[in-house]
Amino acid sequence: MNIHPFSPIKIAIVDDHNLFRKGLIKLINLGDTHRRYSVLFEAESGLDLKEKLNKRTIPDIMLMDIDMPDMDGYETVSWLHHFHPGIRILVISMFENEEAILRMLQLGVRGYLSKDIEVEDIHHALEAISSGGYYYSERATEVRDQKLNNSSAGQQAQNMSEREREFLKLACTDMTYVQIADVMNVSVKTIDGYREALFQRFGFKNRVAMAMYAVKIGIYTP
Amino acid sequence: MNIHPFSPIKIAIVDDHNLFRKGLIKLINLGDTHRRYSVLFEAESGLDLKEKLNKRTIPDIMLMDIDMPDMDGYETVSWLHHFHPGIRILVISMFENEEAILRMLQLGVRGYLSKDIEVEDIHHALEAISSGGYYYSERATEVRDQKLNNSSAGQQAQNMSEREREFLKLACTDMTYVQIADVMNVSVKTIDGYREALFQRFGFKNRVAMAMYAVKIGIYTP
DNA sequence: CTGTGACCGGGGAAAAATCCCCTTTTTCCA
DNA sequence: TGGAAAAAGGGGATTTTTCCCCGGTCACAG
Repeated sequence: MNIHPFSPIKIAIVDDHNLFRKGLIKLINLGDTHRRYSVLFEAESGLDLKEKLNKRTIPDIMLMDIDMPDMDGYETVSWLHHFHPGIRILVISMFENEEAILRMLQLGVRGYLSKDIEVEDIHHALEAISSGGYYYSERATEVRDQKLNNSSAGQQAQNMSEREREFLKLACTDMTYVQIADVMNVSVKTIDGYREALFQRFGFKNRVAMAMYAVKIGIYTP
Repeated sequence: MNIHPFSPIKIAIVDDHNLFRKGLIKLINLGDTHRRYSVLFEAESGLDLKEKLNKRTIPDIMLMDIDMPDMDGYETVSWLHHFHPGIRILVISMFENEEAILRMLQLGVRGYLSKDIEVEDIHHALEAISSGGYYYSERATEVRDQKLNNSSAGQQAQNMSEREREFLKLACTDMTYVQIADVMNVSVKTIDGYREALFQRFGFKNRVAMAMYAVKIGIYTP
């Protein structure tokens, strides 16, 4: 059953919280009696990872958080796919919302797990991924399927344009729309257009609700 | 050096994330060669803890998160002080802001650590607390000292009244101030008073900034 | 070529939020 | 128990947000 009886699967962890990293290592080692997995190193952010990848063995699987300082999970995944396409990525995140899950799936990660995982979950995921497969949590599968079902239907796509994302970030600050328009170099009316589009698409009733959503999906960190 | 060579110090953990709990257990066991500590049980929230305390051995030290469903850290600490005054509490939280730290210190917890802890931190804290002392992280010490220095000075107290806290929570939703006034059973003008007071005290420029602060200090979770 | 959809922009009005100055009620402690 | 302070409420003006309806440009498919 074991594919690599003598060479363990090399794992690296990218997460800004020490406690999570240690927890993950513990979960990985628990029940891994055959020493099938070996955690090579840990990094605190995408930037940290970039440095560490240069002077260390390249891992097979990367466990990746989303919300991190310096360089977040999305950026890091994009970068890895470009410069280290061989590394398979398993996302482990607090975020269980559509936006985050879809973005990561679209980036082509091999798995998506919530941070509320049990020992079995992480082992199933690592097994699946190391043997060339995929492993999504229930919630991620649900989001993906729901998306597949009504991609052509009259469902509003959650997809945000780059400009809308930028606006959403700024709408979380104490700037007025006039100031935001100035920063983004568009008319206030265009800003109002972004706002209206997001309100419609997500059903927000006011700016506060919109800002809260931005926080929830990790676009803005207070 | 060891105070209880034969009876280990009994610990319980209250945190809504499995990964954190496992990470904590790992950190506690790492280097604990003399089996000085024994983790009795884990709970996912204050409510869960209340149930589990009834049918289990009472722990000596409780490791406590702040942001949890059902019953958050503040409530849980108050409850514990009332019904189990013998249990010493060590807070381990993501929040490093004044508000959270001060509230917990005022509630009389024995220690405050960030979630970015190393093995030594948790062991030092557990040692200090089990021998009757206190252990605060650098940040918590800093906040406490700063507070002591200018408690009588012209510094605006961060302290929020219960009503203000309630208002702040509701201001994070999509309710208008009229609706909030209705829910809180006061006049809109009173609500405007709460808002103005908070704006002045914390320097907010608009409702979004205020809501973001509420999220940062854990009063509201999006 | 024409239609369709997206993106950008505008006018104008209603609703909500913000600000400033003021009165009444309640609390509480010296 | 008198008086100060805090909490609650108010009038009214300005700014910002929100809404609705409109026109132009540009790319791209039919």
